[in-house]
Amino acid sequence: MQSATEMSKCEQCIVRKFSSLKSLDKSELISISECKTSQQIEKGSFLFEEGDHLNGVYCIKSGICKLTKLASNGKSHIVKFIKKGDLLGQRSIVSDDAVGLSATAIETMEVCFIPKSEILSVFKNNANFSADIINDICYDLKLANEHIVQMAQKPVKSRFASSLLSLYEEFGVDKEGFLKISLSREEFANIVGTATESMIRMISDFSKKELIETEGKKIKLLNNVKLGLLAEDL
Amino acid sequence: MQSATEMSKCEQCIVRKFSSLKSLDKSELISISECKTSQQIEKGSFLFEEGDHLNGVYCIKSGICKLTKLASNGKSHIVKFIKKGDLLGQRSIVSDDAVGLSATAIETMEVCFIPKSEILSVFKNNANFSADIINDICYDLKLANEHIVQMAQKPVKSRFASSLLSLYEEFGVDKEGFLKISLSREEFANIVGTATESMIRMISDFSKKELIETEGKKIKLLNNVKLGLLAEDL
DNA sequence: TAAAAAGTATGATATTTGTCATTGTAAAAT
DNA sequence: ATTTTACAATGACAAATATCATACTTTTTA
Repeated sequence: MQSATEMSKCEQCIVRKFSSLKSLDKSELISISECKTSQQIEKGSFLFEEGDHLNGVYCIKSGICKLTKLASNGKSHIVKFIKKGDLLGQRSIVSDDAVGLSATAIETMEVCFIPKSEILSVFKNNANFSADIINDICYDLKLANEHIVQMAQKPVKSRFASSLLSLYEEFGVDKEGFLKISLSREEFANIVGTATESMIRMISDFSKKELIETEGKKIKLLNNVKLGLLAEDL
Repeated sequence: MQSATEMSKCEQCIVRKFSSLKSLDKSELISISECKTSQQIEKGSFLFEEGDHLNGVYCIKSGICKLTKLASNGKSHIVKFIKKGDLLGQRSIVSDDAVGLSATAIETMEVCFIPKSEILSVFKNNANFSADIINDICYDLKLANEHIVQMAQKPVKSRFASSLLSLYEEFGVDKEGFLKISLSREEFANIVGTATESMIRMISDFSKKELIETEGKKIKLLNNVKLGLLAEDL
């Protein structure tokens, strides 16, 4: 539970600016404020795991997590990243099914949890909110379909180039121009769907070709145009 | 427009039994009946194409279509099949964005088109309907995520075995045990994400190993257990 | 019904990608 | 401070998959 001062903060919360929660009115926000709980998730720990039953929706106030799925052969795949301003677990509003993905913090996160009962009553009374939720999920589905095609039809090099550009778009760069999100070679391999060794070689190769520059785990994109061409596999 | 006798048929229509439309009440169905239009789509022609703006939802009364996406390198990928009882174009209810996929009939289809305005008013007044729509889309998203992981992490053989089993589940078999849906080698290649020649070789190989039996385009699964193991890439 | 077109099959070969073994290197724990 | 432990790099090789050329079949079209 929250203190009274904290409770009132939903109205100003960053998450509202980006997510479907922008469609909520004052009274809806207040009732959500009163039943939400906050928690901090340390880097490396799970927000939830594949097979868990969620009973509400998470709002991400800060930090980043990866959504992963375990393949039957034991390999883990990174499907998507979730960051500040995103909602997570929308399906639990209308379904009691287990979640299909695990959410692991790759930077310490602050999240709020809004119980299903609360969000469901808003959902039923506010058609704009439900329309926004649908629109978000449809957009995710559209991206997922593009993702499928990319995985199925493009070689590993293209997929890596494309991932780099997406991370650039989604997370931006620091003062020195390095991607703000920093991942291990294994994590990159798990985004692209290749062996870790292949990813290591590809990173060396991209560096030699001056497409990127590395400093430990940090990566700077040097030629977005060429990376774009590579991503399209022309 | 429809004749009066045809108009009344929404209530008994097959699509209602399977889709989100099951949540509609009598008066909602009647008003939909009054504004829907029917059309027949010949095998091989488009219901819509990538980039089109839909202005409503399609109900599939009969036939099958494939949803495809063109990759930037010119290859086309089959993302999903749509059959009797399915809805298509749900996103257009809440968004004016262009569709991301093309829908091509692979068996002549009978479809009804319900204009956006009509379905939107139902959507706003019937929370069960909107919940059902969300649930459907979330389920599609879940499948799409599994699909991504499969494409990224599994070899072509596994993907093919898995596709065969999915088609078996989704469409069933005829009296002689052949899959009811029949596709060209190229189409199979475009499901799995491989070259047509590779698909042809793989089909020969699966036949030799008595996993399947072919007769022209028709395919019969002979050993679902082994196919399942292959699909899991163990 | 002949000719054209589309679909299927197969070999030879090149390219891509994965696996296994080994070494180096940086980070974390004691 | 040093010993583990995780991560990164590289070589050698094997396996998977794509490409190109060609031939054969079936279906469509004229």
